[in-house]
Amino acid sequence: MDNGETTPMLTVDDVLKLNPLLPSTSMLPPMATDQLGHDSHLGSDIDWISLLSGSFELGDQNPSPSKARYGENVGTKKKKGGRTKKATPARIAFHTRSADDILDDGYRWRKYGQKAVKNSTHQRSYYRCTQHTCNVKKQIQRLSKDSSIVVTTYEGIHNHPSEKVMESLSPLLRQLQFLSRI
DNA sequence: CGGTTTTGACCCGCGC
DNA sequence: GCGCGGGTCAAAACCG
Repeated sequence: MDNGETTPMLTVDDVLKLNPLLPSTSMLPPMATDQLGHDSHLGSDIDWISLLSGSFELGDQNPSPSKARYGENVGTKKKKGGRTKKATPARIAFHTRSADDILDDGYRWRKYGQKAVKNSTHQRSYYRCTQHTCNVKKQIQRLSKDSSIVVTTYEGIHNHPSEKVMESLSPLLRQLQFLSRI
């Protein structure tokens, strides 16, 4: 919450440029775009996006297999006395206006937790990408004041395309392969 | 029957 | 050192 920090504001286009694996606005759920009457310049349901932190490093997610438990934590974290940067993965927050908590962003998510946060009447849900090779996480919570607003925070970058993207892209890819053979 | 959600317990960092 | 707040685990329930 707060957000009083110096978080640079980005447009959707900026974020997409940074992260080509994110779903483009064109594949946002039509339902969401429909029920969003007002005219955001993109016509999507995204109110704003903010880059919370981040070193965008593709393909460098925590290689931690399944053995990474809490104590050992992710990546490299040993001492804290110094200025260990903690290698914070990229974090992006979306404010969306939707009646549905989960917006279909093309990826499949598995819920792994839910917690009540202080100063909020609603709970926060924690999701993880179902792809084993990809440990992108996201958390979702509604604003306590305006429960029609859903805050979705992505952490990390997918190291694989979503099934939906591939599905819509496969005809194109096939054609590309065919043409390249000529 | 396999994958997902639910839910309480557990763990960890941080402030006091 | 302790307690609180927040993030995660994991087992059982749930669902197609």
